[in-house]
Amino acid sequence: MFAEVIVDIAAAEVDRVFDYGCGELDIKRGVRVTVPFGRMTVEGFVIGLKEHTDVPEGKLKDVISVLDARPIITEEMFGLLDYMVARMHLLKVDVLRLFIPAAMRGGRVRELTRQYARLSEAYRDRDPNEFIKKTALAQHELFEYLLTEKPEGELVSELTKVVSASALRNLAGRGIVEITDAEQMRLPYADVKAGEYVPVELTGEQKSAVVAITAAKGKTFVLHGVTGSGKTEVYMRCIEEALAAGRTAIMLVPEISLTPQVLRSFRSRFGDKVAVLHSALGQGEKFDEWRKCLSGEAKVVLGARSAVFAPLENVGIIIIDEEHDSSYISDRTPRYSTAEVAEWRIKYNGANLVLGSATPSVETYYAAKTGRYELLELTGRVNKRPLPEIEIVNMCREIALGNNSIFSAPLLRELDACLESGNQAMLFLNRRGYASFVMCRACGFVAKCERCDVSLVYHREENRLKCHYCGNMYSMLDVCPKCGSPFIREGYIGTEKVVRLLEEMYPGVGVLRMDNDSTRTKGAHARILGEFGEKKARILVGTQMIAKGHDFPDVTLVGILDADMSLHTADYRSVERTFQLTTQVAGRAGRASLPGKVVLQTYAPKHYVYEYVRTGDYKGFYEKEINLREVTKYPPFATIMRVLVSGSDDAKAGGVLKNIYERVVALKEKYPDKFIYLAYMRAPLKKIMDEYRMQILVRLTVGSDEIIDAVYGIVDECREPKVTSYAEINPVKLS
DNA sequence: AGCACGCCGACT
DNA sequence: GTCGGCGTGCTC
Repeated sequence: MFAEVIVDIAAAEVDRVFDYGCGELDIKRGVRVTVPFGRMTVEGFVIGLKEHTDVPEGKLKDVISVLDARPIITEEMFGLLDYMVARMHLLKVDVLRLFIPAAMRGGRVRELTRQYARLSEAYRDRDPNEFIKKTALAQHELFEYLLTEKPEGELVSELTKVVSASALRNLAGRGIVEITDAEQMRLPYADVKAGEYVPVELTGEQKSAVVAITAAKGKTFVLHGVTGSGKTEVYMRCIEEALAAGRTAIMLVPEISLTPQVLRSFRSRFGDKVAVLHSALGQGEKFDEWRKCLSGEAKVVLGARSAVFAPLENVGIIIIDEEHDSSYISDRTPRYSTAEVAEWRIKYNGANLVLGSATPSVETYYAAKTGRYELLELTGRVNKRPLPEIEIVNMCREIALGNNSIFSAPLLRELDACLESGNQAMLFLNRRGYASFVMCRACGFVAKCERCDVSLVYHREENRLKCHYCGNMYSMLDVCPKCGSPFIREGYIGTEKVVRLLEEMYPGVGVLRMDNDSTRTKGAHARILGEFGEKKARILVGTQMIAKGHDFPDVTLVGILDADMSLHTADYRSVERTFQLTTQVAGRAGRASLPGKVVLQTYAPKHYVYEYVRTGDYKGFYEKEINLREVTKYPPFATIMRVLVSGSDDAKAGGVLKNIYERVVALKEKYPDKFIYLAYMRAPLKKIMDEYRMQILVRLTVGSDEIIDAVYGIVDECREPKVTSYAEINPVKLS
């Protein structure tokens, strides 16, 4: 027998099948093996077995060892592998790595075994006085404890906390107590206890959504409903139905910090059938949760993006909550879209996919409107609470009135009122740090990163300048390095400065900050949210992190300090992103019995997006946006392809770019009707980490798969050493 | 990705 | 004379 092996080395040159002899080893498709490779020994994935090989005798080597007792890649995942390699142009090894916990590679994680103690059968029903001396009180106590309290046995480490360790050693040595090794599963979120499950009555809309989803097979649904419309209840009923039919379920959330609150209700419904999978778990925890899926012990998986690869058999439903969220698209290699993977899996299993959102992405909603997906709407709010009132504040007018601070008069008025009445406020600003840049007033010099083409951000806590791309730190300037002037001006205000300003204005109310900087350490996320929830602070300042699904019943005011930030990014999704982000942030106001108020500050109050945000009119926004996309020929009416070329040698990278470009031009001449747009240019971020970046932008008519494949091929053929290049479809960000 | 082979510049 | 730079090529 010969094994077809993909070696665990992430390089295009070796991302192909290598044949190995099996020797006497029992090798199955889907296990990992170690193999000799060149002069080294590497791990590899067995993706097939065969009776015959074309590899000449002299070259062929044998598998050294088998790493898994049973296959860890299921037949379904092999199908998905082929699909992802073909459709997303990924390396096989990169896809295979997605399928297993990272720590399994290189044997960095293994089963946890613990010692258990229990009374031996032979002694269980006997009088302990027959074999334990009257004076050995600790031994009597231990015997009694195991007999009455722990008839099934107990962990040795737990047991020695309550009884004498030497007594245990004595009884174990005489065979009265048996000590056995047993595997112990590591359980993440052990402190998240199941709440009481109180069944609730579904509304008519919820009921028909559940019925439609449950009755379907291989279908994708868009569940559109505002915050509080009861989407979660629909998800849970659908999962219940899937389980009742003997199938399994995957539920994805956009943000890891949202898992505890969802897990609580999942555990109360589905008990220990739930597994959690996301990148923030410990290596051992992740390994154990993943194995629970593979073994069939877990039936429901809750997790972030990567959980879409959970090795469950017979998946009946996949749910992607907050479907529009950008975290569902992987932004580094291997680049994949979670929804695309989920769609493949539900087609394979004859299952269903639910894409839920209050603000579905324009492309998703279009697919629902045109019949490719099925649209389900939840129009009512379950608790009948009105949406918060949204006030649009014209910041240009504030400046004209002499107020050039970041807080408008209406916002301060509302903030005063909110704090006065004992409630809480959330302020949103999508810019971290203290000041976005520092600039010399005399000559206009702006401090920039040496390795990247971006200005440095001032962080006051560290009194340093930070590059947000490479993380490099620089000391703060006293004088301008160019002209020596001591007059340095600070640029746009960031979260750090907002906190300081608020602390000065409202001493003693408590201001918390939640952004990438303040949540770097493990558990910081939960700590900040916990403190705010306990009202230890009355104001929470944060970046988009605070926008996602955290409910605080006493928040009556939400301030959006600079709504335009996402509006000014130069890509076709900027308006859509602004609508989604501001709507989502606004939804944090007035969750419980208290009415909410939102103050949205903008320098473009006339922009149509804010009127739709104010009235909560998703459909109006969608109609406007979809017309724009159709006229301007952007997705879903076109496919965007971007080829990014980068390298430390500007000229060399430029040469590669030119080569690719010329061949794409030739392709365009051959298929002119497929191309809407083609151009090359430097990337908006010209340099990151000393690597010069340039790109080719292509827009193709829908259904140009063969052109996409051809461009992928061109990129591969134009590879040169020291220059990296890749192509991506409908990129999320174009920086 | 590694690791060796192989052909041109400054040193014990 | 040799040590060592990293360009090129191969791995079943």
